[in-house]
Amino acid sequence: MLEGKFDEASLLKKIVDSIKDCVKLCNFNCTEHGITVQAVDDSRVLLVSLLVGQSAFSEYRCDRDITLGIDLESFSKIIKCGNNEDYLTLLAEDSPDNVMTIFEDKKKERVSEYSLKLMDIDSEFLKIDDMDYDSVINMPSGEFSKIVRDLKNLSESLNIIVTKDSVKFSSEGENGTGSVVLKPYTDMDHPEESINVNLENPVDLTFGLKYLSDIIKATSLAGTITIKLADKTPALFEYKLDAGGYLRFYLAPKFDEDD
Amino acid sequence: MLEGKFDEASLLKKIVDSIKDCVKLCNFNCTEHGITVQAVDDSRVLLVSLLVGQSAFSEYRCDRDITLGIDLESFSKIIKCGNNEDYLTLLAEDSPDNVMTIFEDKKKERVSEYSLKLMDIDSEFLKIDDMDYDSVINMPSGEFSKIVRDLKNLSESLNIIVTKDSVKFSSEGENGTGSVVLKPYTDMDHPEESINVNLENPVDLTFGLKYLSDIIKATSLAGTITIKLADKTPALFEYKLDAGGYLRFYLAPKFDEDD
DNA sequence: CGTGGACATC
DNA sequence: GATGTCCACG
Repeated sequence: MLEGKFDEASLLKKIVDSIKDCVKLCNFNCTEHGITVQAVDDSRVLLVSLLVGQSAFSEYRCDRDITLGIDLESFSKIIKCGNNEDYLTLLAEDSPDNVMTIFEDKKKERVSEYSLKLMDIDSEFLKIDDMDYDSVINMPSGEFSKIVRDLKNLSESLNIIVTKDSVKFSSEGENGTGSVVLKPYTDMDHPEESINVNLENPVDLTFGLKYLSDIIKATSLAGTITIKLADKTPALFEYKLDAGGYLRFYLAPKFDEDD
Repeated sequence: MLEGKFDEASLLKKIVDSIKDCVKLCNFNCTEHGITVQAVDDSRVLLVSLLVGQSAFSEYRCDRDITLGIDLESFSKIIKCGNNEDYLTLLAEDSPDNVMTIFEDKKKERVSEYSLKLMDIDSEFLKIDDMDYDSVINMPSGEFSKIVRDLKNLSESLNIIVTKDSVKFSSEGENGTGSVVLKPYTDMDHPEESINVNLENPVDLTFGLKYLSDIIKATSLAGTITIKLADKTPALFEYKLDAGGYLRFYLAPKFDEDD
């Protein structure tokens, strides 16, 4: 039996909204440690990996592993039925046909329950190894979001060049080119505003802006994004959940024609 | 001669917007006590009953009874020509071909006049008797609106069960089910947030969400909705106008096949 | 944070 | 034309 209670429905809402535009169906794998999701986007390019740790719940209990095959669009509609600050509880039996979502108003005695029919969803669970990256960037998630939104107007690709003392995002299109250069910067008063670059080796990589646009939908989940880059390796874009857990996106860079 | 002046054009705008989606044509019956409208929606299922009391006007005069046959879509377009906070005056002769709508800006000396051609509209005026209901619910109109919008995602019918200490709204569809349970609740500081249930007899009734969706368009007219229910009897959904009057909707419950 | 209006989309 | 989403306001 699974019983997971969020102190604020808005957390689950943000999580689901962050991935539902690129993943339609996915399995929620519930274990005693929390809930994980692994899925590829519909074009099978972007890999999404979510962990909602046990600590992100105000109450959590999962006696044995349970898989919930969820249609995220329907689930999203259900989540919108609660208010952001309601308690939200997920309930499922050990071999469930349905998952129950329960909202409780913190003041009034209002309780809403929604049952969602589950689906059988095929999916291999990939073991993703921790690895060493050439460059690791930490920056405000909103700033990364704006860069992606701005440069998307110019072309379909975003080039990221990390050197010892700067990160350059740039895009070249028919109508013009654009670039944003960031220097590492530490804001004592507002640490979340800091830009941190950890450089093992310089990198020069290009990504599809279509996928980056999906990634930045998670911006509201965390004030900071961590971008880990290495040559010819899927990049990792990570949003850490304050309450415990993460939403990670893996995206392979575009390769030059001669590779 | 009719001369009715609203202190705020927005009041008439809200009223017309509240009913124009389900009623295309209707008679405005003007008497010395104010203006009443009675109409059925286009599918002849929902009965709409409006009273704009004399007190809702800042100035009101109606020497003898006048009937204004109005096309609400055209009228709505005219009303949108004023600003919300303008004075709005309705003018009509005793046997009018037209009704005049006059907007006056409160500060500027701007006056706009629009004349709308009237129509001959057949309609029996039903005498609706006050009656005793089994259950009477008072709740925030916005909360009722949200319940209808949320449960409409699931199916076409809304079931309402009122018992001694709770009101349960529920809906069952193919992809899942949903329910909202409210307990009576008194908010001293914000009385409009209170939920009040007056129970003579428990009820268990089902309504078409299509019609309820039309009803909740009146939400902005009043902070509170009163729902009066009785077995095998049209339910009454009432929005009271602060300034005096009401907008009432009568909707018959769905009957079980075996009735 | 919730509400209402405006805009863009289907 | 109607709906859903976004943004600004209270």
